[in-house]
Amino acid sequence: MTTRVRIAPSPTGPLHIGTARTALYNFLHARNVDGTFILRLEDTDQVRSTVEFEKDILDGLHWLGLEWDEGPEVAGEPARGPHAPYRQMERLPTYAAAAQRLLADDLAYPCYCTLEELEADRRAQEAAKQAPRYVGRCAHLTPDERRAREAEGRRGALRFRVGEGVVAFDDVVRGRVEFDVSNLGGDFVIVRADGSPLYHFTVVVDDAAMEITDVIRGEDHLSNTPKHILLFRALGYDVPQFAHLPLILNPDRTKMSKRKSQTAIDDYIAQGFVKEALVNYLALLGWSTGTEEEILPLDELVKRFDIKEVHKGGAVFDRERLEWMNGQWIRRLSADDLIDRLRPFVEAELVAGRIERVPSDEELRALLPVIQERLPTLSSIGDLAGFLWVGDVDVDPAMLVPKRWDIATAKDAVAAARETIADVGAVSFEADELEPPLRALAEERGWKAGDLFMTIRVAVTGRTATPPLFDTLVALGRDRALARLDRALAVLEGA
RNA sequence: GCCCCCAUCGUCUAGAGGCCUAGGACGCCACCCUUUCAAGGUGGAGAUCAGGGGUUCGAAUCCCCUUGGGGGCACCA
Repeated sequence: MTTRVRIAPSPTGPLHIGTARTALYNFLHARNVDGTFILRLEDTDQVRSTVEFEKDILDGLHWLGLEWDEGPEVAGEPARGPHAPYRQMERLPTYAAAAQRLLADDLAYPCYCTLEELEADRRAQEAAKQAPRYVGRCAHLTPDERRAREAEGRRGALRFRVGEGVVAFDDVVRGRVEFDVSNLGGDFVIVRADGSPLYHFTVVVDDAAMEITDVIRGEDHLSNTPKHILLFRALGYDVPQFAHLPLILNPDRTKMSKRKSQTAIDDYIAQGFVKEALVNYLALLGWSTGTEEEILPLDELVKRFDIKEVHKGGAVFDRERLEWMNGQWIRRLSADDLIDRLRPFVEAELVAGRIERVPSDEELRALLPVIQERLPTLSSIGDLAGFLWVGDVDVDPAMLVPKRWDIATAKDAVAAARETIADVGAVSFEADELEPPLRALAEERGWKAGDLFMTIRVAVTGRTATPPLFDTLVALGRDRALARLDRALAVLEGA
């Protein structure tokens, strides 16, 4: 039998790091065993679900390169796969039929308890320091009693009878796990009073309908698994294999949350992380190849992935390590690819008013040799080279004067450098033609070359940390370099 | 409160009884390279393998207990 796995996000928020990691592990496993990767939207929480979030999630998974084999229709494209629809709100009749079967077999029953009654039960249990559970008030209503309540206009929610006994299963990552049914919290609701089905129910009906063989999900679902198994059995379905992944954690080791960490994939994209780095980093959060190699592309991860080697313990999300990995991947991108990916970030700089014009592809390409290894993220392009794409830069006179110098020396140096650079540029303007005369100038005046270079650097860029000076001067062009030196001199005069 | 899960450097991890006086990576600190910043290279600090009992000739690795941490217990997913 071919392996079928699924990722089943709820469109109640933007694509979360945890969902992306779960999707990735499902994808890696599916591709590793040549199985099928299915996407299903669990949108039964009509209050919180939105089409915007749905689009965000789909776009994010697509951006990461996690293509699904079966999934819902999106953006005019028809649904893929034999089990459509793949959006739960479009599968209501399926759940209704399953609910009807359970009701007919008395495996489920209508519950007329009001929310107030249930809330009161919970409070009483809490006061008595007992575990919250449904007390079973409606578990054994006679047909007459049910009719009486219906006649009062009360609508029953449907509760599933959990029965008693022990539910055990062999989790692929955790091994054998057992739960006593008495600890499940009593009979649980599978269909709301308004007729809409609930998660525990739809997930089982759909996993069965879509013939899911391996349910790979977060550890937060481990305690829910016995409920699901009971439902699979009650409905006469085969129980799939389960694999519960370790949670991704906040620095304080609680489940990663928006409150304490940056969780939206969107934000990582906006901050200039590349998909290769995110995928690579996430893959290694909770699993390792067993070797010391760690920079691995998606296809290589697929080859080496083994769901049985996934760790049991949660892993703290370490942004510093992600950033390092992002740098590793940026350095591995081809010139064309990097230029394409840089483009939106350069444009964002323009929109933000931090630069005044957008460089051409050729300008960016010429810069790549000196900026590629200096970009921790794509978004750092502005900080790194933005001074090239503005008319003038603000220069802090204090930064123009190296520690060993006084203002007079700095003025002298800027003026002399201006002449030297002008002389070089009169013929051509190349990095290796600029360096010798400027070094000679430093030597002649008894200046440390580094001091002279720093003064020039600040004069033409306004900053102390830049790509190599001579390449920077070339990128700026002779005229603009000279103009900025003139301006720096004026700044010093005024200081 | 009840149930379940987990436990190697600050963090991600290697380790499936002797190869471990515990290896790698991120971060940190030095040094090298160097016009700044990076990148790269070299080296260093950093874990009595949570603690305690067993089993064994021998345990980070197996068992038990304790402690600690986490997750779940909705007419949310």
